[in-house]
Amino acid sequence: MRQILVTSALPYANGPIHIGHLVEYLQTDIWVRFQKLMGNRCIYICADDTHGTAISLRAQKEGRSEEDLIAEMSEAHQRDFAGFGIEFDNYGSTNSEESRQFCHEIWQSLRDADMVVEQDIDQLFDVEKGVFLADRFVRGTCPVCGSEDQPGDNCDKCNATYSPAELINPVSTLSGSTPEVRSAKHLFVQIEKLHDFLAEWTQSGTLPSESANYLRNFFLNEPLRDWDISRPGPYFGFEIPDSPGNYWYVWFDAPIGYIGSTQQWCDANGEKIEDWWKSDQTEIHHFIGKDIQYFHTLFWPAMLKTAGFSLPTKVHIHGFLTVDGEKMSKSRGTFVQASKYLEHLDPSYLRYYYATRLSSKVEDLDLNPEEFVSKINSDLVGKVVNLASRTAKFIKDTGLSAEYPDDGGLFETFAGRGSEIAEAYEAGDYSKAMRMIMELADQANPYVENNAPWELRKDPDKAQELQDVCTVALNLFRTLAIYLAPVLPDLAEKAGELLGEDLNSWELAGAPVTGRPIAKFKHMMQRVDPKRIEVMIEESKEENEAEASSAPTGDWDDSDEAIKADPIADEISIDDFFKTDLRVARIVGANEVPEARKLVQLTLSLGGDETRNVFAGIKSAYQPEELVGRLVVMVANLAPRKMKFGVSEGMIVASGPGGKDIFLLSPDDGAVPGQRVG
RNA sequence: GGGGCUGUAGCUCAGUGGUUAGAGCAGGGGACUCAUAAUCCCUUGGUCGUCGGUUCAAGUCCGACCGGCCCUACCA
Repeated sequence: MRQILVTSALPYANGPIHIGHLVEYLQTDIWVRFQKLMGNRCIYICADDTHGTAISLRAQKEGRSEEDLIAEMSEAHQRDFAGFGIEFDNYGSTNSEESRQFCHEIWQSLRDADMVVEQDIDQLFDVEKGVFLADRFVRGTCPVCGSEDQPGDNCDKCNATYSPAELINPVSTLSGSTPEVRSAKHLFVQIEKLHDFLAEWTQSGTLPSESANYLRNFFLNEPLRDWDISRPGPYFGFEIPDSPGNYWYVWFDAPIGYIGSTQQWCDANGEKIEDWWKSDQTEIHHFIGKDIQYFHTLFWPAMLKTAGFSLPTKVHIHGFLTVDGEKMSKSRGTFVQASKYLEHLDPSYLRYYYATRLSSKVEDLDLNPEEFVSKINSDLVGKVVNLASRTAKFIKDTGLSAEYPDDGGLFETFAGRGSEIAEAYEAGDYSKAMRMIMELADQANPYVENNAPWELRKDPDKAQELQDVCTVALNLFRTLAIYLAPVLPDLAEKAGELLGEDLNSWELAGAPVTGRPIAKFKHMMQRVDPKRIEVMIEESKEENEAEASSAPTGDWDDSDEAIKADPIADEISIDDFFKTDLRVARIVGANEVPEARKLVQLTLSLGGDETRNVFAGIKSAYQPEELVGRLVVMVANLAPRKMKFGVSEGMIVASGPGGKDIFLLSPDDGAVPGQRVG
């Protein structure tokens, strides 16, 4: 019997669980249920990730304490998880005494190993809010190319990288005020000291090969940078014991939450933490998304190694969820919260659908509504459940035959696939497992068809034959239900009720059951009504719109999101404004720039022979052919800029955050090229 | 620019170098009526992205190119 500790990444206490999160928790839950079904000793550990600036900001905005916020979030998260049948053995919090203790222990080990160094860092400080600003909370003018309103760490326009302190006219996105540069002491962990160890460990089969390659090519080919793991207060988190006023960065204590949460489970179950985190006998499996791989594959093993904890046996890494081939989107309504899903649809559907899409590869997973409906309705209802529903009632009075009848080797075929299916589950190749199970299911209905129990029951002399046929069909169904049990615990339970047993072990699939009563058949799964999906998406959309327009003005209900994200710049004079020569221009030519990801090459006419060559970063939103002929507004006197593909002689004016959401400005009818805008 | 993944039927995908490349769904035709308008049978449909190479044999291995996705950046 293996002893296995399993974790999913800790969900951040900053927001509710949505269907994107569920990919990971369902993937993990299926794996854990599978291990338990195999008879292994397996515990599933998780917790809320509760520290960091974002939590403080939200608590502040809602006018309550951080503790209050995270308590409510934890409850909501656990309710959502439970709704999807995700069963944790312990669900803790990084803001727990247990977690704090392990933070101290691991920290002391890093100190003892002489891996901690101090360095003063110039960081922007929001005087109004009284906090240091993380890169993403600062925007300003790029110090290299002068583009305005750029993120705090790099420029979207010229790709330069810099520190937020180098920005010209920096603005805090929290308060809109101008932050000042302050120097603060930060603590760094020198993981480079474990370079050799990490180079070996990451390539030793613990990670999917794509991730191992990624780390090798991207991080381990050069000295690893020191990891900044402290933040000056105020910060919602744990204060560093030997560095008063400094707090551990949320990514230091988040993974330690795994251990803290395990400690809680140990306390509740009379177990020792050493047997789970410091034992060769225990496997540790982390399930995470590809976005957080380097925390789990570089820093985390470095911490564990230094502090003498077990290293992860395997890190299972999944991709992101897309809906209908596109990123989840609030405005399209595809950003569906777990609780919203549960209002409309059966969690089993999503469990099965994700299972058919998950493999051991790090790849994105698409939720396609039509595919979703068809998989549930034809695979689960049409093939699997149908087996029971079309035969159970014929033998509700007689029960199963006393002896398992000759079925032409069908049951043996079913039982024979068990180990192969189990291997696929073990490897995380759920899509393969589901495929194999459905191949079996495809053989079961023809058996029923060929033996036509509805004909047999018309002839009293064939009562035995009728009972036998149904015995076979129900045993095939039973085996399928066991194979599907990790994915569909609910179905396994209902199948168990029908058959009067607990389908709680994989081994049960190996031998048929006979000579027992059959309960009255009850519906086990409803078909999916596509309309419910539409309604769910529609409601998600509406709720998002309602949320986004929390500060309505007039009758328009426009959201304040945009203005908040990007506050109005410092005041200028009218002369300043007229330095910018805006002109109406007609796009007379538009070409793809195949090598460029964002750019379209435009020829703009200002009337007569006056033309400008402009590269515009609008490829993601506009096709060149749809642009030709239209009028736009351009900055005509911008200094030409040499780009890789040629010289750009101006800019066209557009709004929007980027991607598909770029909106060119057009003059009203009557404007002609060359006219000044002002 | 670099790295990774990927390209097989209308769609979603299988396919350890070895017969004539498969499944599910969708489409077409038929059957059945036990079952949640479920099921069963038959059937249409493919230059396996392109071009080279290795091999007795290539969807599969190698190289180049073309396309898609992801990550990342004057750094391999």
